[in-house]
Amino acid sequence: MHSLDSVFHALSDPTRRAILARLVDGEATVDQITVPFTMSQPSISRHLKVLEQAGLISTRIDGTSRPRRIEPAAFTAIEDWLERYRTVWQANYARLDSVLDDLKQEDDPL
Amino acid sequence: MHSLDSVFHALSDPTRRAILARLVDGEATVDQITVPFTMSQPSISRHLKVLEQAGLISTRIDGTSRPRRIEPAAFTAIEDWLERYRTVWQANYARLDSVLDDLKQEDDPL
DNA sequence: TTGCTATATAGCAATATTAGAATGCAGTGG
DNA sequence: CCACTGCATTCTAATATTGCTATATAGCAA
Repeated sequence: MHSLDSVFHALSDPTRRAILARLVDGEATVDQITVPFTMSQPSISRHLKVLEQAGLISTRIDGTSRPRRIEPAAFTAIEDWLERYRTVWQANYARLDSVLDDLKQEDDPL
Repeated sequence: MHSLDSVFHALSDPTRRAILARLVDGEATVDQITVPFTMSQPSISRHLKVLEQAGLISTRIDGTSRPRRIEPAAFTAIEDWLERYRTVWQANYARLDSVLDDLKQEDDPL
């Protein structure tokens, strides 16, 4: 379904990230989302489609309106991916520590 | 600087994510990175350039070789961005709880 | 039905991305 | 200096993305 490819691609656009930021405050329809943007409604619609296909948002149909909301699962997928790299920068800090230790030994040799 | 635009765009390509996964094991040169891929060295070079411009990796020059390594800062930038949405899905769970509470009250009214 | 509102889709032009092949270039060893 | 190695850059073609305008569709209300 929503691959990391599509998730990251969806997030690479500032308009789409702004849409997500808007949806933090709760559901919103295309028209509501469009207001603050200097962009046409059809363009916002397509951005929403990209976000939805990435699994970052979902649509609820309510009569003629289609409120969008944030879909947490995609975000946790990113977290899971990031998790692998957390060890890397923790290892980096460890390496930094040992470098500092080495410097200390140079400054203050036995 | 490395914008979220460029960071997320860099991550949207599976080859580039695979390169990052490779670099978890430590520094590697273009040739070393190229080996497992069915892709030309120039293509890998350009992927590395994209990763570097996004701030996800950095290059160290050692004679004629240029070992790349993971740069943690860009990853923490993603974490910081994600942070805002953590509240959303925690809030979501909270909302789910209250819905469940409501259902409970319906099932078992005072 | 008629018309209004909310939203999606199609068509088009501009721009960006990506790949391979060919080429350039800098550093190293003889 | 010359050749070789490691890597980057240029060129070109294929494909994708993005924006707009215009148009279609679907629900609702009179």
